[in-house]
Amino acid sequence: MTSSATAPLLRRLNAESVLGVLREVDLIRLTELADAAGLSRPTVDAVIEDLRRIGLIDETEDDTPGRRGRPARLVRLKADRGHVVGLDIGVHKCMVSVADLRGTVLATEVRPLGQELGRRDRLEGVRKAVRAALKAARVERSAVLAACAATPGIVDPRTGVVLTCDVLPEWKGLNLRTELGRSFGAPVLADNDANLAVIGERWRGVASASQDVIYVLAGERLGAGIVSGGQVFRGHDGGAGEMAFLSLLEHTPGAEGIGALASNIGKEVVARLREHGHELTGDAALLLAAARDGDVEAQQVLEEILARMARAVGTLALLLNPELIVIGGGVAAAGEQIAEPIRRRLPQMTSLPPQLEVSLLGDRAVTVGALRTALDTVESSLLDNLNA
Amino acid sequence: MTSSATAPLLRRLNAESVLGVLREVDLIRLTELADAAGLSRPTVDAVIEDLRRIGLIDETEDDTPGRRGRPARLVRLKADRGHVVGLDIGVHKCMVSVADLRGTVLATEVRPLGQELGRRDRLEGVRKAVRAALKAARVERSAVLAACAATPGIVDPRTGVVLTCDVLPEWKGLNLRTELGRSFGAPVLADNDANLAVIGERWRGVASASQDVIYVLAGERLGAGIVSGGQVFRGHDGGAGEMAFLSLLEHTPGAEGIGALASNIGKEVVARLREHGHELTGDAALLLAAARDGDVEAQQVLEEILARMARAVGTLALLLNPELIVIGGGVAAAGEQIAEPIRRRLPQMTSLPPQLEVSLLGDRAVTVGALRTALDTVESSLLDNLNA
DNA sequence: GACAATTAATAAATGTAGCTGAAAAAACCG
DNA sequence: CGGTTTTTTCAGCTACATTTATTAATTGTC
Repeated sequence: MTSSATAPLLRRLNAESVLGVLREVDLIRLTELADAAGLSRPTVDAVIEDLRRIGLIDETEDDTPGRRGRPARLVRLKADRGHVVGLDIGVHKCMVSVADLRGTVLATEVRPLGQELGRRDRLEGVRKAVRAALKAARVERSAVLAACAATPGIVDPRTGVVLTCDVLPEWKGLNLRTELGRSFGAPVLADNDANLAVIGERWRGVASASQDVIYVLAGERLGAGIVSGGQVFRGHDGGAGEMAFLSLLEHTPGAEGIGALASNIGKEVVARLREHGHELTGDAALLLAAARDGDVEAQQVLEEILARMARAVGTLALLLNPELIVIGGGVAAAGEQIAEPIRRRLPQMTSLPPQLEVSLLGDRAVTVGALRTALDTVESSLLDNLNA
Repeated sequence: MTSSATAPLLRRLNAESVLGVLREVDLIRLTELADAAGLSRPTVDAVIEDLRRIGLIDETEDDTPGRRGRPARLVRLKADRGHVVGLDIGVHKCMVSVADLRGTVLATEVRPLGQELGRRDRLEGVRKAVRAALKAARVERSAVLAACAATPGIVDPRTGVVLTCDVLPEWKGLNLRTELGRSFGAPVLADNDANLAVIGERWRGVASASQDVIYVLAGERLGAGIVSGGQVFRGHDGGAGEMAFLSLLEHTPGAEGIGALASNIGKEVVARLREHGHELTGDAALLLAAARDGDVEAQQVLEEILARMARAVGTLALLLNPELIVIGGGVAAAGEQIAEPIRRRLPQMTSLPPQLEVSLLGDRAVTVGALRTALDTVESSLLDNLNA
């Protein structure tokens, strides 16, 4: 067994950078590709030949009128060489997206799930959503090269086992990899939803420029996905970013997410609003709407809730010193109504306040991150077979 | 300009792994070296020749009696090819260590510094300590290949500028790199003290096996050095791990470190103890001694202080999910008297409680980490010149 | 329509670096 | 002194990437 760096490693590295360019563009001339990847022309030729052999390359000829000289070969990533599936398994619903190898989403299926569903029924719902999404995208099950599933709670990313999960019944101990593996003939990954959301938001969202980001997933629960130096911070068992600690801060056990806070602190106000005919689904959404409409009591309760949230966000900012904090999850739809009151309070809590933005992807951040993660493993395993 | 992976990269990588082995052993036969590094024999030969050319290798012959066969060439890292300096600039003192290229400490100089010293006087004290340490180690200034300085507060590791520092007067805005650069003809690095302490403890301390560690530097101040996946987590401006957030948790602004807590919460007890002839320097040390001697009031105050500290440590554990937390700094001398009460409380605060250990290196952790950091840059820049 | 200009692809030469396997070297042993 | 053992050294091969030169395929112009 040798751990040594041998020549094939070079080819592998250069293939990775070529692929990195191909992912971001469509058709490209080989010469441009060489410039973009920082490689010599012959090297790019060789890499393209490797990639073509494993079916990743579509090739045409340049027929742009008015171009003189020998017509260039044009290459593009053969996006339909295979597909990936991203899953977001939540309390009230699950969302499944199917994408091609460039990450273009072909179909998304959202399926409501009862909050109290047990393991078997919830998994059954997830599998149905997968079937529907694949059908809508016209993708055969056998064309799926990898899948990645998000779930609340702590997930061991090595094994795919849910170590702890308070919000989904009978969920603790579940091995998502093997359980969903039977739905696909391909590797299934699993990770915490906030971790995947931050990956998604960095890939195609508001955090693309930043190497040090925290994504705060604020819904019924509160969770954080932490990225430092471009790497996801998972902790030893995958438990980093769990924010049950708000209860430590506020001495109000159990009242963690903004939804829960709305139901607790705003109990009376919510009840009064409901009596007067407001019919929005969530307590938090109800409060937000009433506050926007000028209801003073609702505004006061909201201020209190946001002050608590700001303290949680401030603690993260102080302790981890990110460049950017992204607010996502259910409340992201409220936009600046949520962001501004938190942003305003940050300078009181840390000497180096980060930027604070609302998620661009909204509730799609999690599945987008799951797709990116699945794509990473697909590319990695395809490149492993370069010289086999 | 090419960003491509070319052949010299392989040599560089293999040289790094050979050097990694050489650092940990003394004399070694080339054959053993090849096995340990996972490289073929001829490759090791070539790498050793490269390293010999830049002066990193001492060579002798194997004259072990009773060994048959052709006598082996024995190589060792030429530790006195150059030296590094590690500095720990603190409130009450500064500590300067000089080490050779293997990291063997040749001399350590501790110099008391007045708490109220301004920038100029403090730097002057540091420079004097450096001179004394170099003299004691019999190392010429010109033989120093790199130095690394630790300071409380937030340091931008790219520039070496102290961005914030509450405890050292006139310290904010100081550029440690240029300021100390004049004392050496070599690159000077700077970082936060807790960050360097965790590096030290992972190199030669109690955390050597762990990839996910938090070092809690508990003295007058409280600071944390965070390592995830073997990498130091610094945050965007180097401010990660600042724990002024205890004031957020406890609503007692300013009372952050264990020393400060002892002076505040334990004010009356400390005063009584001082009257009765106890003469230990720090308030915390006094309390600890009295508690150990059976003073009930001291024990009660200590319990309260440790409960607060446990809550801070618990927050870190919950949020970052480390494998191991190391308690270091001034209070580490108290050992289990400190560790046990904190360890006992952890399971109440997180579902995945980490191990908790007391620092093995004590107050040397910071300088040891600074030495390791300086060594890293020395090795890196020497290897850059492999084929120049 | 021939020829120059342009652009891209291909081929050859050069250099680095890794590995395997065989041969040579330098000891010890009987 | 020859045999054994262990290590070193050398030769041959493969894999990559780079630079330079050559060839190919167009377009535009005189």
